[in-house]
Amino acid sequence: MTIEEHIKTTSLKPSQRLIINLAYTAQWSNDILLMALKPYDISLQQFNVLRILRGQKGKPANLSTLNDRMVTKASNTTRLVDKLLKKELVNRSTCPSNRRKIEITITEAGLSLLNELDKVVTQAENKITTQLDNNEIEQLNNLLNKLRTETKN
Amino acid sequence: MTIEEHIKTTSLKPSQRLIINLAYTAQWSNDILLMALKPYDISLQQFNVLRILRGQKGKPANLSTLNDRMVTKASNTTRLVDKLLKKELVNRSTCPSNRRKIEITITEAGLSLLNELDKVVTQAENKITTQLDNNEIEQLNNLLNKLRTETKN
DNA sequence: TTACAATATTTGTATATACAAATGTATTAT
DNA sequence: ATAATACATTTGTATATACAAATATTGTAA
Repeated sequence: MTIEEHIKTTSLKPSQRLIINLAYTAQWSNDILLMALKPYDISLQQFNVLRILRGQKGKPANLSTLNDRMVTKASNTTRLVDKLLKKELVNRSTCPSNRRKIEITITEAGLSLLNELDKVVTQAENKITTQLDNNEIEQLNNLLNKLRTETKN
Repeated sequence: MTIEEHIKTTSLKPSQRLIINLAYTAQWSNDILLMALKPYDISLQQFNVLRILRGQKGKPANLSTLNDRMVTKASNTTRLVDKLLKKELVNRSTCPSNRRKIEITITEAGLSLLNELDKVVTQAENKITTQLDNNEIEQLNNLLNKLRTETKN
C-alpha cells in the first residue's frame, strides 16, 4: 500500500508524503521486530540495551552511555535496566572510582538469551529488507543519512 | 552523524544498518514535529486526527475510520478523541442510523487551531526535508514504498 | 575547608500506550 | 421471537514514557 492509499488522501506534497512515509514505514518495521521478540517478553529497548552490553565485551557501561547509544532514546534508563536486572540478564554495581556512576554488565544468562534472540531477529530483519537488493539498501541508507545532515548554521 | 557513529559500532550489515537508520531517522523527524506542536499542547496523534477530520469536509468520521487512517496506530482511539473533546476541538455524537457508531466532527475552534498549526508544522516539515532536492525526495519515497511491498505468498 | 556548581542516577507523578474484557447495538439463523 | 454471532466502542488494568525534582557524589573556587 502506498501512503496515499493508506491515509486516503490525494495531493500530498512529496515532502509531506516523505515524512508520513517515514513514520509509517518505521512503525511497520518495528512491528515486525516486536512480533519476533514478543514470545521472549523482551521489548525492543531492552533488546537494544542487551546488544550494547554485549558489544562492550565485558567492559561495563554506565547508564548515560547506554542512553547515548540507544537507537531511540529511552526516557528512563534506570527503570529499563531495572527490568533486565529483575530477569537476571544484567548485573549492576556502583563504579568504585566514581561512585556516582553505575556499572552495568550483561550476565551469562543475558548472553545466552541474546544468542537465541539473534536467530529470530535476523529472520525478522531479512523479512523487513527482502524487497530491496543490496544496491537499493545502500541507496536508502545514504538518503536517510543525507536527510539528517545538519546545516552549518 | 551516521548510524555507526551514533551507536558506536562498526561492521553492521547494510540491512541491519537500514533498519536502525529507519527507526532513528523517523524518531528524529518526529521530534522536530513534536517540538513545533509543543507550545500548543497537541500531540502528533491528536494533530493527525484533527487533519483527518478536516479532510472529511464536514462528513463525520467514526472511531474505527479514524484508527484505520491514522499514520501510526493508536491503541485507544476513544481516549484520544476524549482529549480533543475536552479541548472542544471536536464534536461527538452517536450515529442515528447505527447507534453502535460514534460520529466525530471537527469544530470551528478545531479548524482555526489547525489553521495556526499548519504554519508551524509546514515550517517543521521544511526543516526536516531541507537537505534533499525534489528528485531525492521522490527516490526516498519510492524506496520506502518498495521496502513495504508485500510478497505474494 | 566550606560553599557552589557539575555530574550521574533515582524517584515522583502525570500522561500515554497496549491489550483484554465488558458493554451495547445490529444482524443472522433457527 | 430468541439465541447466537458480529460489530463498534468503552472500560479496566498493567506497563511504558516523559519530564521535573530530589538525592548523592565529585570537582572547583574563594
